[in-house]
Amino acid sequence: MPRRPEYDRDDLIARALDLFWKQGWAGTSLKDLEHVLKLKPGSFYAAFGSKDALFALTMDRYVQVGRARVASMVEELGPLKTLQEFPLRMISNTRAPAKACMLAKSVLELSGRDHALAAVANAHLETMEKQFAQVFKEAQSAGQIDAGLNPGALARRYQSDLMGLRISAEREGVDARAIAEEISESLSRLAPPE
Amino acid sequence: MPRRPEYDRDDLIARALDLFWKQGWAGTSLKDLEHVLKLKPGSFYAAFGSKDALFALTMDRYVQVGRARVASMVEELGPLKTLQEFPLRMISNTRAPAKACMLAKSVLELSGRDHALAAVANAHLETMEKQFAQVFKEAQSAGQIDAGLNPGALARRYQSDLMGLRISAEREGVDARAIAEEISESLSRLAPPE
DNA sequence: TCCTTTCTTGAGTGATCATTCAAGTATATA
DNA sequence: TATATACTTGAATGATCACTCAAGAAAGGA
Repeated sequence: MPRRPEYDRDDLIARALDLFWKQGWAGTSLKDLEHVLKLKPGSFYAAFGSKDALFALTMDRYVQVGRARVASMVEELGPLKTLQEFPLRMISNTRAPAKACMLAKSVLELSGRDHALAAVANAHLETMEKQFAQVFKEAQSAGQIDAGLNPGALARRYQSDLMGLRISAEREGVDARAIAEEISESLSRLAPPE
Repeated sequence: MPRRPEYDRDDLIARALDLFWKQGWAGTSLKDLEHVLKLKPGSFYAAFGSKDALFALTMDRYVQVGRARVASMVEELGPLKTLQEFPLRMISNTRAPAKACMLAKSVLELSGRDHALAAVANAHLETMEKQFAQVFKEAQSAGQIDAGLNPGALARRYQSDLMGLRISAEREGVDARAIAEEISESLSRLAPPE
């Protein structure tokens, strides 16, 4: 029987995610990856096939972690408080390699080059938007948000605001917290009429 | 006396802007530029010095054009209507090479690489934000917006919303017009109390 | 007409890009 | 212990990267 690999594949993907998230697709060279993953080219290609394939895996992981975070927040705080807290946590997460959304960065970088991975990033954003729509729906069921509003439209706007916020947070000298609080506050105004 | 160049420098910068805006900094090679500008390497470097120097010039032009557009809209529509119309015009401008803001794209692409031009893009965004703050101020003077609000804070939020909108517009399958209209509507709610 | 000045041309620079592959190494089973 | 089966190594691939530079061409002033 064969020799087993010396690495933990999930851990490699996690480390690659940090690199891609921070530096982008073009900005991350195979040399960078080899250095951070401590893999020689042969091992790298045996494990992942190509740089693009690994990039796709890191996006998968990014979405998976993001969805889990939202889900656990809903469990902890309930739907409305989750939506209100999420922007604030997002920009104050010092462990993340960047403030901006990796999927948004990827769409911007790759769609202009007509790269196939742009569509993948876009599909992931749709998945996240659907999760937000579900949370809005739950907030409506719980009587926290006016049931007359369209949860899909609310999620679309919410995600757009979030992307703007996170780009602002990536910039120097912008008070992103103030923006996050405004987004949070505007959700309070969606309460059902008494 | 010397021979004169065969090109119109401003026109070259405008064409380079379209390329950089669409494809980004790393995504635009010198070969791309030579092809679009119809310049051989020698002429290119004689004219602009480096790829980065030309990129900086295109950002200058981008800001200059953007500021002029806002100014002429204020003259045409007045301050409040300008702020309300601007998002809609932004995403329906079919002549632009991309929906997303070039400066936002540049900040995202370059700040992760610690490239000096990231700070330049950021400074340009600050300039645009100040112009928006000025328009908000004028809307307040005209009695269109509650004078008790902070124009700087309004501009900060407005720009953040605009960046989110324009990323959404860059994506496939997102109804950006609906988002633009919501941004526009939310400005109506800033009217002074009667 | 000649000369000075600048522009244009395009081959060539070394560096880096993603990727390949042959050779060597370790491990679990037979 | 022998063998089959991976995994690891690292030099090498051709392509492309931003950029340089020497040589030729054009145009105005003397």
